[in-house]
Amino acid sequence: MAEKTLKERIIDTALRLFEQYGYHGVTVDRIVTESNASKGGFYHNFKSKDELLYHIHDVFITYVLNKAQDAYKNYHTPTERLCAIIQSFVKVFHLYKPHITVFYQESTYLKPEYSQKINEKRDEFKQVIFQVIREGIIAGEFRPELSVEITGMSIIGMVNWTYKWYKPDGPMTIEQIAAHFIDFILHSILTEEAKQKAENSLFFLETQTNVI
Amino acid sequence: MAEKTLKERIIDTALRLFEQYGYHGVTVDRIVTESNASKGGFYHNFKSKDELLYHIHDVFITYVLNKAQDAYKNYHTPTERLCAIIQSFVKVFHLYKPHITVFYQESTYLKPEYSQKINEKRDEFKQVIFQVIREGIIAGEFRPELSVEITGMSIIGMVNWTYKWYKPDGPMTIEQIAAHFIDFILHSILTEEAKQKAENSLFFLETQTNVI
DNA sequence: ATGTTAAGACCGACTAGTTGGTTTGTTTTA
DNA sequence: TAAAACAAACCAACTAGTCGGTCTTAACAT
Repeated sequence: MAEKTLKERIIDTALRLFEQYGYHGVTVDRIVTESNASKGGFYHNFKSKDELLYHIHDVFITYVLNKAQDAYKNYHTPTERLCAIIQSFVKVFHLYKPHITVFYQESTYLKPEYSQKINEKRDEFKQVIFQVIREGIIAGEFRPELSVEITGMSIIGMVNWTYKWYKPDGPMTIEQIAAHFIDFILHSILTEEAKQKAENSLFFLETQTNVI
Repeated sequence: MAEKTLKERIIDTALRLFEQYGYHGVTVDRIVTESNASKGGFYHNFKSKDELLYHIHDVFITYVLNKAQDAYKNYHTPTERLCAIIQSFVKVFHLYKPHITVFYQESTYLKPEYSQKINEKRDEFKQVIFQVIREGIIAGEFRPELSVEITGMSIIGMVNWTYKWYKPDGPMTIEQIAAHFIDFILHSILTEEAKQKAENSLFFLETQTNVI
């Protein structure tokens, strides 16, 4: 049961190599060699090198989207929802760093058929965040003068960029980083009124690290 | 004088193609064809395809670094300096969008000799931002509980991500986007005291669009 | 139990096409 | 006229993908 299938070995190896050298910096031959597989084994499991790239993209975006949707369902005010989404989003970087690196570096090279599927899920994810911000403004928790799109993209950008500098064994835990982001974002978007309330109720950020 | 040199034509064409198809999605032959040049002309101007990639990287990072250093010199309080740096940084996206896209998508593929040079300037740029934040905290303008590094990377990430969604002919001007970012960031990092002061003095953000 | 057969998993030498870079020759400029 | 700038045919290396074949497993008949 500890035995990994050939397919899993190939994916793990490919992730490691793609993260370091980029999709085009790694040949199928090298993936095959380093995963103790063979050309035949590779093409038995994947239609093409492109399909492997797609698979990596899909695993990641599917996971993130599900987490965001779960967070939306499990909480019931915009502020809590936003915090939960960000927290789960940031935490993904711990488990899926190679996936994410590949996702943001190599998506240019997805074949149209594949990139369309990926983009649909990616847009869905964006919409969840936009929706929460929109609802937060309507509910009076978030500042009304905010632009939903730019605010959303600011948050997404801030968090996504983490993949460029986060080191899993660095000085800060992923939870600490998430807490910083949330602090940063809440200071920006909450109304003065909501900030007062939040000071009393958002202690859950400190204690509840397992949001999902 | 309106005549472009062959070298310029090659760079322009390469930028356009790299932005759309990625470095590995574009062959030297295609660059040569679409810029009305020839293989000979290309290799007369560039040692290799890699050197062209390096050149594109260098033009961008050098420009951004200079702008940041200018902004630092021309202003004298941390808050003003930070605003000026962000404003000039964001504006770069208007002129240099293809450079930036290439910069962040393809830097993996720079040969070690080249990537070292680029990284030096990139680090220098980061240090300017970190320095301003550090000084802002010491001066009492920025909240003392902020982590310099995470705050810095949050800002850099938020701004950099713009290259993924900014459309030069979209509904928002680059100045509006810059103003949003500055608003977002100042709300996060200023102390309550500094916010009071800022409300009176930071009107310069609205009027003074040519910071540099 | 034992032999038979079928199917899926896997192997690795080979190929056809592509691509960065070179070489050789020509034009333009100073 | 010499040197710089450019053109075009050419080449060597590399790489994604193929294809005939082997090994393992399991169902099934005897």
